[in-house]
Amino acid sequence: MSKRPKTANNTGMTGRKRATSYDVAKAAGVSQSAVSRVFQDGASASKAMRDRVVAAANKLGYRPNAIARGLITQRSNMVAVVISKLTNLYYPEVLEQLTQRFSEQGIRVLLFALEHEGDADKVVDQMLQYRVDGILTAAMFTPGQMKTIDNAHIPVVFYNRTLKNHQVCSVRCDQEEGERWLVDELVRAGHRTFGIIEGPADSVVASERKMGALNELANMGITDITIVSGEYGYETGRECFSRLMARRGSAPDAVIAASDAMAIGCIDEAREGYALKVPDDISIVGFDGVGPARFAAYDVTTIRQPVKRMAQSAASMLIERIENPDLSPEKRAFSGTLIRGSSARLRSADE
Amino acid sequence: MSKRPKTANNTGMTGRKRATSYDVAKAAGVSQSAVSRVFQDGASASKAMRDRVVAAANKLGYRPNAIARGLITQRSNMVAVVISKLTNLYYPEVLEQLTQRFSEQGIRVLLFALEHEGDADKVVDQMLQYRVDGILTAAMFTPGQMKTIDNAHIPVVFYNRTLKNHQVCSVRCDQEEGERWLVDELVRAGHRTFGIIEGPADSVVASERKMGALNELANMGITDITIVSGEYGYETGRECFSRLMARRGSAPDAVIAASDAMAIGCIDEAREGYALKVPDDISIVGFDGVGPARFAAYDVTTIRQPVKRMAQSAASMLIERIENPDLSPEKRAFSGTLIRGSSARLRSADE
DNA sequence: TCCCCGTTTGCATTCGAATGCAATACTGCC
DNA sequence: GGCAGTATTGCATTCGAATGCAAACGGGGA
Repeated sequence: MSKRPKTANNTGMTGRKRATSYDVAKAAGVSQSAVSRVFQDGASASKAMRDRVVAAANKLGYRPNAIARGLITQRSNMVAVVISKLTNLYYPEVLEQLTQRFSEQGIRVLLFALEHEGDADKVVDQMLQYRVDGILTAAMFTPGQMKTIDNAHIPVVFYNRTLKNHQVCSVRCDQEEGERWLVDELVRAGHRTFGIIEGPADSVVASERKMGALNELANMGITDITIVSGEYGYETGRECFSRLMARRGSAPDAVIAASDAMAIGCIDEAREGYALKVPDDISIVGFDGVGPARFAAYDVTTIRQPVKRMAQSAASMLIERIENPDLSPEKRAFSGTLIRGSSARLRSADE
Repeated sequence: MSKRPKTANNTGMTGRKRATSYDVAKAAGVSQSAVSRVFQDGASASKAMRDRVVAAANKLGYRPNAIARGLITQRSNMVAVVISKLTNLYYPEVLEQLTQRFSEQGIRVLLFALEHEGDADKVVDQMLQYRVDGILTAAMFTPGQMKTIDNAHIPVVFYNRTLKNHQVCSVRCDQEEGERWLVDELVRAGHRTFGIIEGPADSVVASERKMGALNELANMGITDITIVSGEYGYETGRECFSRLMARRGSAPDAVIAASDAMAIGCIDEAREGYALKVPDDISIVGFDGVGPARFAAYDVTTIRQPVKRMAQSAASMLIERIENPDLSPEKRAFSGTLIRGSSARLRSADE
């Protein structure tokens, strides 16, 4: 026979331990199940019961224990959000949108920030230990990691990434399309020689962007192309630009940078290091459409990702999968929009 | 007598449910307690036992259930991190540092992003439901909210904020000192008329900065001061600057903006809207020392907060309080460092 | 060989809420 | 008043791991 001694709050005021549903039940003179039901949505409870319980609960400062609830319901109501390099100018907006969407749905966000995209191993372990209901990741997982996650039947949505040889959910901005668009516009406006500032090697997004640009340049018959590579970020942008100049000897007509931050770095280096006028002497374009790209001193021509819609979409895609685990994988691709800043000479939209 | 039927994984391979310590115990032919102990740090277990259990666990893909563990140990190993306005250029760095410190200590971060500093009510409720071990907040709590949290005996550390009439832990950068420093330097360099661009009314930090600047200006006998107020952020910075100009009729010698983003806005507006040369015609200073403040086109003179040390300090302060709840409240204040950018005419450091 | 003491191990209970089932309370209706 | 039918309520069990206690084990010394 299981007895429940339940020392509980002697005084009901200064108790060192937090009130449980049993304490509330005792205080209200009802059963624990009743308390439980009052604090659920669809459960049946008379108004009288509800009032008594709520009154007792308030007096005791009772709050249902989400941990205990999670144990019995097999639902933690938490999702893991994995992000690499938070200081990247782009991610904060994504993260903000995601947490907002999730919390609207009563879902909490367990945040995992990776220093590099590769550090996911320990993180995967943690996510599984905490029995998150789903995973939304803006970092890559290895096939081994995916297998682990699949075995645990946890739905995953990739943000701006996807996994070859593995059917997964993803929401992304079409990077290649965006780069094609930029290239088309640049070529149409007469640019013939190009520099490409490539992003970090471990970033899928970076390589998609590079390939998008290169393919389209090839299509257009452009052959004078110089590629230099670095990390995302302002400082590397500057450094890459000077490497580019060193490599070529003279400035190309246009530079395609892998991110806005790098584009801004290029602009500064072009102006300060090489006395080039942007866009008169050289056009520089970026990607993302982050806030600082709109600073007047740069006004970067770029592809703006529809972050809000993407995040919204990713969140609901994940929530759907949590509610119905048998939904088949789905990939959604969004198109970016071209922002005609003054960092590049383009023909106006209606020409 | 409590029996444990434990249907568990029939096959051990394709089981729909995740393996538990009982499954591992059965597979290894040992007791559940043994499994539990193998997966703990200080617990006693022979090497033979350890090997058998680990082998079985690996075969079954077992991972301890952190939820169940939290229930029995009364420790969730999660802390709540509350941040308002993630898209503020300043917070991502803080958040990154915090998550890093916490995860080094085996603590997970439950993220709560507020749209406005006032939205904390629901958030407090959630934090308590999830039984977080501690709270680190970069948003204000009302006295009522603090009372709720105190009753639950959850340690709280405020980041760049503090609560009057309430002894709390906090880590902050001395905003007033920083502003005094800026003012001193500006006055010493001959600036006599000032504009102050104030931050949002609901931000404690903003008002500390304003008061710091005003007090020191008064000390120095400066009386020609115009104050305009807005939100943090680039766009408001621009807009505030033109309001400032409209209000005064002519440009002040110097503008003190409540944040770097606003300072950058002011610089752009001064240049574009009023053809002013920065810093020749007007000096503009900011606060924070965020990344974009170092972009060459702005090179903002500002106070850089030692974010890394502050975050580190805040995290360990919270961890200490979690481990020893009886530690008395403590406030730590860090000094910022002056960054002599080219957005303001200052006398050089050694003059 | 026997005994003592320190390790390992297992047993049984515990954490706090949810829930299937059975018991009870209400409702309306004849 | 009596009865069927529904809405509430309570009982007992469950989720998965941790842990105090006692039993079993192992090694060393006499």
